[in-house]
Amino acid sequence: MTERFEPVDPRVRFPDLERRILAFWREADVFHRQLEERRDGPLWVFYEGPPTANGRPGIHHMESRTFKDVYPRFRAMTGHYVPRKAGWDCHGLPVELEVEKEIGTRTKRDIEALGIAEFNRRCRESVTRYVDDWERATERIGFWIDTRDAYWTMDTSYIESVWWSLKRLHERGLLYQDDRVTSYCPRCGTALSDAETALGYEEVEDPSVFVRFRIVEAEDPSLVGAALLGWTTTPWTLISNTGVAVAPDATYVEVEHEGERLILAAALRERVLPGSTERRSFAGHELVGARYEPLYPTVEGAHRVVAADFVSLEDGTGVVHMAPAFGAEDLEVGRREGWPVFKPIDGEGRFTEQAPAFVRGRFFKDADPLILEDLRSRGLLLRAGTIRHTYPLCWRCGTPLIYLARSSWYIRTTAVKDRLLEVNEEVNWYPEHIKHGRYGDWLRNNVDWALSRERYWGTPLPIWRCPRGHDTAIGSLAELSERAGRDVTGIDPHRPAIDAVTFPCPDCGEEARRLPEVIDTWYDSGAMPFAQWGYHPELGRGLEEFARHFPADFISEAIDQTRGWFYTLMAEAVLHFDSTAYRNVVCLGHIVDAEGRKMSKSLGNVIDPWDVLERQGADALRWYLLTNGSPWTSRRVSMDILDEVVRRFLLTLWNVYAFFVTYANASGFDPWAEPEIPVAERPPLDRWICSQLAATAREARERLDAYDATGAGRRIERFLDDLSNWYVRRARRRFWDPGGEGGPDTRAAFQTLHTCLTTLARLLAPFTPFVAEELWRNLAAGRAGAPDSVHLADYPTGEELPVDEALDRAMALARQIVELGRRVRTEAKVRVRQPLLEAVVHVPDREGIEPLLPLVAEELNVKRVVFAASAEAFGRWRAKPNYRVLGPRLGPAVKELAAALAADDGALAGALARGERVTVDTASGPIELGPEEVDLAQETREGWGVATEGGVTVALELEVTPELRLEGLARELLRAVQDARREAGLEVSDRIVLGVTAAGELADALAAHRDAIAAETLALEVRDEPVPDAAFRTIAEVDGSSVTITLRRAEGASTRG
RNA sequence: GGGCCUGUAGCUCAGUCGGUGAGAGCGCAUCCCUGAUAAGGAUGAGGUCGUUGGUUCAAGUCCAACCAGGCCCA
Repeated sequence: MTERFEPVDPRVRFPDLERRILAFWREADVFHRQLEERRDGPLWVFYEGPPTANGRPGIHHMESRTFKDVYPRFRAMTGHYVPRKAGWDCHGLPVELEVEKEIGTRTKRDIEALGIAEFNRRCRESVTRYVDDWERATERIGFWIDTRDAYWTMDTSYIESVWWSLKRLHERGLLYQDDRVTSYCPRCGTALSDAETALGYEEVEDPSVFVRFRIVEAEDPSLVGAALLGWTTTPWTLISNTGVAVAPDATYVEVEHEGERLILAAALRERVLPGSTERRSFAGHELVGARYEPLYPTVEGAHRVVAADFVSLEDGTGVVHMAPAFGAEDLEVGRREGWPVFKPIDGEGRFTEQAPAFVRGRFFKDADPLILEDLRSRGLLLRAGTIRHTYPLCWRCGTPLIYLARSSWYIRTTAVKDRLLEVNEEVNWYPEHIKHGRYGDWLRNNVDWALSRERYWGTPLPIWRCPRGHDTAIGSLAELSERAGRDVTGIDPHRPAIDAVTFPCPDCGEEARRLPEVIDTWYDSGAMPFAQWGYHPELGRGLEEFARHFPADFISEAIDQTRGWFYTLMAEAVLHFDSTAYRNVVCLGHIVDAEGRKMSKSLGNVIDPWDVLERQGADALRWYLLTNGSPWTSRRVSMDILDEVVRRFLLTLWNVYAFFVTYANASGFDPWAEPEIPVAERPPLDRWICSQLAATAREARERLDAYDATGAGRRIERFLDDLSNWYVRRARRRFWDPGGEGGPDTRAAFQTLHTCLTTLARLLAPFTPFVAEELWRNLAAGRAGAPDSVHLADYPTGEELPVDEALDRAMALARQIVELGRRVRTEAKVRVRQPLLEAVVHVPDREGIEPLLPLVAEELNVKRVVFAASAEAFGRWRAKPNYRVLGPRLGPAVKELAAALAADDGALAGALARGERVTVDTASGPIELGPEEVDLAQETREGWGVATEGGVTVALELEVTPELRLEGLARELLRAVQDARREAGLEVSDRIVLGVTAAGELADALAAHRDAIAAETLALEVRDEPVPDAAFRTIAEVDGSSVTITLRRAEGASTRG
């Protein structure tokens, strides 16, 4: 007899298994064959959000890579063509910082001293190095993506694509230069991105300063001589005070305070000036236009009161000091009012020559005390204290950031804001609340995109400017060559090479040089839908590829990408193509440690994905991430929890698989050589598990279609539990066919379990691609036309097998009966090995249950299961209102009915249980009830061989007759012998010669059941005395007596021959 | 300070349309079963369903406020 299946090691090591599967995928080129085979299927487009190739991948990257893998795999198995082009985000400040750390530079001057060429060479090298790490981790986690065909945002064709798009924006007036306020680190000499600024918020102590703005001219002359009370936490900006703002609709008061007249918001008077006397009040807009005495004569400007809607009445005085160079809102108001932007601070945070002499050369923060002293001496300072609040510090060096106006390039995204909102409506967000919540809010508050960065390693801003200020946007190296009059198509488009290319300005003929800025790296990644193909209409490149693959059907990233990639992708798609870039987006939560804390290097709680991959394996990690908790909430990951996944899920699966292979080989089962028994002709247990399998497949498909891998996975897990703990448990004996005669019952069992396992392999393939492949390779691949990889197979539809809901219900009831019966045995302390005569059951509905009674009898080890003639025998009935039905009908009276039924002596409930209608007297009158309007349950006394739950009651006949007693003892003996066989290290199919030396009742039991014991233990003979030349001998404790068991393997008598 | 998410057993998490004894797994205790055995099963202990108020005949579930944690933004 041949072994049809590779023997399975029950002591599997999943990481080893996964490495074998990886080798197979590589050698057999399975991924590319999957692409090839599905090429004619409907196209399903996935976009890879390029990871920043900066730093090694962490466990959170494994999460997004898992989700990016599961849906494309599923789609490929449902017949779609799912190209998966990898990508790498190569540019940006993170890369620069990594390199700066390496070579020890701290400032831009250091970098320029080193040379931009050398610096960028190192950046490029760093990217290349990390991409290697990423590729290894990507393969190991089983993320199928085409890294051979990856796009790199630093490639010339990619950059040219980006240039094309920026040139178009420039032509359309959507790319412009402007002064804006940004956060800036005076120590590092660079502006910071919003994301970087957000990293550095800390609670700090700052000055809290109240100053007087003395009114010198106003429409209402009575205001002259009073002072507006202003408040600030940044005294150094007072040097640049250009105006003050008030809330036009708020109420302001003039108060008498220590002999002077001060004006502030009414709502803040008590807090700021407790005990002051209110002289009069007016609306904020009545103050507008009033002119005050400038704090410092160095500032030119109106020094007038203006109205602004951002003025807060939460803190301060309601009179806001404004310095357009140092605040976004200040600048905005200043523009409107035509104020100058007075910026007496240099790039290193020091006051310049423009500032008053007493602060010149001072670091801005250090000037605070001097300024306060100056104002005090001139009687302009009312009060100076401190306040604790959050303020951004540079996340690199801890220096307080300055908000200051700088010249930057912007994309006018506000021009397409309405389209963005419209397009967002076409996108399915998972979870749904992001669409109108976090993301929708972001779009509604859209501001123009600050595009330029005064840095080195990035896509150069393709704008050339001549001394007369004429700007020319360039869309490609070819175009640049034409302008420059020499071929530069072969140069590196990065700095500094690109900076060296100049050309005569097309407007005036003077020399145009490239502006020094590079662009925000987020623009690079948002450009991937077109730039990954090198899309360039002017060069006629990538047109067809782009058109085919736009927009994407599916993308997935962590939630922090709402303002990142999710936005840049959509913004660029709308700007350039008036379309969304994606139709479905799955937003993932973050990974935290076992204590719920964020993983960070400083806390030392970072889990290295390689530790997990080496210990529990990729399948365990994937399964955990896909099925545990909700993908969009933050989730805890720890080694312990992954160990549990291995035990609970993977090992359960493996046990069922190993069980099947062991017995299939032992009995020579060959699913391809024998006719299939129609499911309808198989035993009910088989029909039931097939029905469960079909229902599972249908639900899994439905859920995966709806991007709910978690729901799908949980359904599959429940099926596995049913398969392992009910189907295999109950059908186990049917697989015991050492002779290989293969009766229909045995063959049905093998066929059923084989179908379950091969279907399960396909159901699991997108989730746990490795172990699914292992099962498939051994159980199906290459037979009967099955593909050699599960990933080339079709995803089950659930239509192949019948769903039998009546049988499902009946089986659920049977399992409930078993559970109740086991409870009775436990309470009565009668072990399951002791056979009992009879179980008496009462169920509300007998339909379909009869054929399952043999299963129940076997599991409960009773001779027969019978239905009770009358349920009253077990105890009295209790009825409770069915609130769902009666609540709406009766309203408040339902409570009185409940009380009346609770007081029932069983007569009413008993009548209802017999299906009769009754009339119940309640405090508010008689109520007529039908049986369908109540929930019935029985009340039974515990400890009397009866258990009940819902309407189901099970009683066991607990009397043990002498005959049953012997049978029970025989089973004890049997178990002892089986233990001995195992201890002796025999194969399941080895035949033996057995000796059992027992006395008293045990000897009687042996005598009465000798044949059965012999058959079960594969004993050719069973002796009453020790076997001569016994290979194994043990003394077992059976029912309180000692039994000597001896055995040896019968020569040449293995059933497998 | 603003927006969003989360809060259910010691731990990790389910809980559908509001329907009334609140569930699973792990851990713990007791017991059982056993040729799937480095598995499996049963029973038990363990819950102010974050807090308070409201809507309702009925709230873990809906509404409001608050508290705690997280994320994003300032």
